[in-house]
Amino acid sequence: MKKTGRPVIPRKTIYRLSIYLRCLARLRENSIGTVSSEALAKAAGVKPTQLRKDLAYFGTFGTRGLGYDVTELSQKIANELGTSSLQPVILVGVGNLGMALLSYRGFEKEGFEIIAAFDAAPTRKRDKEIKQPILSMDSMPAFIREHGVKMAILSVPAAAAQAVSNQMIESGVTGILNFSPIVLAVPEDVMVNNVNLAIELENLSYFIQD
Amino acid sequence: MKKTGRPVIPRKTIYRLSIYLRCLARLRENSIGTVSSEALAKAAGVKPTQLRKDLAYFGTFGTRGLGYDVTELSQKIANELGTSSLQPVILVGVGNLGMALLSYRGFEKEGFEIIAAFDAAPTRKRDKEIKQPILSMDSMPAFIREHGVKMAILSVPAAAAQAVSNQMIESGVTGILNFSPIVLAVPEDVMVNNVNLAIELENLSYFIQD
DNA sequence: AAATGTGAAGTTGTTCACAGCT
DNA sequence: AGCTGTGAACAACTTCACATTT
Repeated sequence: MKKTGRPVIPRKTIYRLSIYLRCLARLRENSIGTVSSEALAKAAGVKPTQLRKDLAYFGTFGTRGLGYDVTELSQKIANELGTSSLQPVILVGVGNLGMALLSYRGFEKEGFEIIAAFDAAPTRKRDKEIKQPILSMDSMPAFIREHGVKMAILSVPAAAAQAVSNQMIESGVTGILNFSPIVLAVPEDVMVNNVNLAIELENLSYFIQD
Repeated sequence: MKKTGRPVIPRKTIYRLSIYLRCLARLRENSIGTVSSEALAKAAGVKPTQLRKDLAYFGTFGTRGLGYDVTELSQKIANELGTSSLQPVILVGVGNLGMALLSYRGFEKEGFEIIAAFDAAPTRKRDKEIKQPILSMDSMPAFIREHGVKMAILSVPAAAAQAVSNQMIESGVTGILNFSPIVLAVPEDVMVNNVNLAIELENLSYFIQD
């Protein structure tokens, strides 16, 4: 599972592999055992050739004339994505969005568990019960180290984002899912995925002009 | 403001324009009047040449030897993105995530207002007070037509997503910000932006393997 | 016959290098 | 002198066409 030595798979391909995995899961639920690249591609919203090229980056799993075994392909993709091993995740910044993400069921379904949350005001009254503990920011570095946390969801206000990010990285985090609307400056061995909801809407508004 | 007749600007450029706009806003807050492509690019996390190429798609705004006027460039970009006119938005699916999005301040700050929410169980007890009305699904089509709504945020469960999407489109929606984890089938004049939080995490977990 | 796997062609997006203003 | 604007080179990604396998 080392990055080193294996062919570099484009980011976009990795992203689509996740989509394929979800489509395959639905096929399995419907007890469908085999699928062609054409059918799977259609479900995933891509062209059949692209699906095949994506898979070709890390192996050949199909049977010519027949298609792909749904279960086998699921496993191969999951294995490639490294999702097979459950990753512990922390969430920092328990505001509106942070609360919602804590109660969002979509993560655990995919093998991620948010094991703890951190906030500058951990005891502040919140509208909702959640199962994860909300801890103080002071305790974050030790927690990250003790639990070997590599991934964090960052949902603090813009003004705090860079400082919190620095602190997390120093303690051992190497992957950040960043919901704050600023571009984080990080060392190059740290990966940041930005999710900016306002930009997504703005983007949409541009393309619907007719 | 017609799409027709103006040079096609790549999606990625449009996305980056939104980022530039936010960086410029911060510069303005700090009373900085002029900025070079190098400085702005750094703030936005891109290369200076890319910034200049992005701007070149719709005009030339800089002064050689000096840089860009912060206020002027902000206006030009905002104008190009069409954000100058406030867009009414509806949200469909008031679960955990939907609730959070309704209370999320980031949208209105950027000129979007969620004017109403719709849910299959509009009167279900919710933990939190929100200012938008939660209406029944039945009333959605008429509401869309009456208010000329073009953009919708879709946060219903996967099983309902396609059906709800069809209904919205039929009533006049042409842009969907889709949080449900399926690929929507839509006519080609309808724009869909997908935000899949589980995929973002999965993607991150892939790239942090070392 | 049906569907995969893949080299080659095509397309799109990024970076370079430098000419041209101020 | 400094910094933008842009054609040309480059790199990345997508699609095509078809040989290959079951």
